[in-house]
Amino acid sequence: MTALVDVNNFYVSCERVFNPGLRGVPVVVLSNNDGCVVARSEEAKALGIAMGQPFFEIQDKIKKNGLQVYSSNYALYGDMSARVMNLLHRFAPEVEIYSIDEAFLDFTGMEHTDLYARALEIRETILRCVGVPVCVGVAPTKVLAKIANRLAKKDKSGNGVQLLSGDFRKALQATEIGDVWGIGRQYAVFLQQHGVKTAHDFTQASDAWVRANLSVTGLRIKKELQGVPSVKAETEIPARKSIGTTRSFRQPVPAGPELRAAVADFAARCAEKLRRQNGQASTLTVFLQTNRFAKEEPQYGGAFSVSFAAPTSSTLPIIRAAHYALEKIFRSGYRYKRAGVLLSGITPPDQGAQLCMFDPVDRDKHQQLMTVFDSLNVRYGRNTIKTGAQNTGRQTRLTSQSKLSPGYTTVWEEILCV
DNA sequence: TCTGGGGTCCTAGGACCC
DNA sequence: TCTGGGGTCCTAGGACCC
Repeated sequence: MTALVDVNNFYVSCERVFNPGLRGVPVVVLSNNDGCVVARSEEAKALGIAMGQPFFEIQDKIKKNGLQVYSSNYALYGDMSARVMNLLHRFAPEVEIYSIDEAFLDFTGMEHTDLYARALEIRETILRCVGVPVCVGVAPTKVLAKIANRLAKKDKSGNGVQLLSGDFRKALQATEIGDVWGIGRQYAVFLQQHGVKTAHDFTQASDAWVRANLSVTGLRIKKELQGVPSVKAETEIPARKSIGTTRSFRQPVPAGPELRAAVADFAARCAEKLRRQNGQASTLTVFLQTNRFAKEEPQYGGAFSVSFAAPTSSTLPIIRAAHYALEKIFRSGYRYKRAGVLLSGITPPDQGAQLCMFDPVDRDKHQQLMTVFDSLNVRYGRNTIKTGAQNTGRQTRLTSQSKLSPGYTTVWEEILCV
């Protein structure tokens, strides 16, 4: 048996821990740049606010309905997530951290009568120790545990725990096909057109038909719905195969120098992430995009990739390559709204990188320098030291986060005073 | 006026090898 | 008129997740 633990309205719940005045009122948390709604309290959902809805569309609800709005505070959410995940290790030998707010727990071999009690205990412990509410779904497979969790969340009068075992046909019949984990919008439309409306209907389709139309991924989902585990557990956090840093700008950026500095910032951030997993990248890609919503403006999008002579994780050649790529795609006369840097072809830490006889980079020197960079930035805070190509901090910020809550658990100066 | 960011996996097709 | 069989690697595009 597998348990899926998922925090309710995670980002909103994190804000509520340190600001009890937010309880019982509609609250939303916005995406980067204060663009879209990415988390909603139950009260906000009741106001008809949709997931992913642009913020400007719901601004009237601030005055009219007392809607509370927050910029996303990833330092806070990341730290709260770590607290939840730490606690979960008390309850199972294997914990698969699936996302910032959910984890699968291996309940194999547990007595059937204990499953429910254990799930309840998880919920109570996390509420007491971290302060956020979770729901727990327990079932024979991961896809079924997802369904169980969803049922637990939907049952407002319940205790946040749902167990699926024995005959769970009813649960499958009550689950729309689009609500099944792994069935997205495109597949949902396709399946409905073919008469597959519920999770139960999907289990009645033939293997060959599912395989032909939804590939092996779809077939695995079908098996899982039938109670046969087919999606393997990933208890080790796998090294990233690609690393990206991309941003939308508050105001479209027309000029070269601002873009160069922004792209240098993105590249430096990517290099930091890369070094944190002890990887080396062999390819770098830069892309630029105008505002796709401004239909009346001239549109342009460009991308260019650079291969390194030898894989590297040094910020300096990575920024240099990013600037080279930027020059290849930059066209004047456009207002750019979005840009990003991606690293790929990543060599895992246990695998030595293929070197190059004519590598212009002195690898040892760079490695020492980057070690100093990283340790200073860990000790004194991000961007304590950076390259001259990056934004100095005196420039106006290119993105906005106007409603950011304090770093309650991660910044000394911002710890809550009572 | 204002519309996010960061990932993964699978498949088909093309290019290549012997 | 008729042109094999068995592979690998890479990439683009499409689907999905939170």
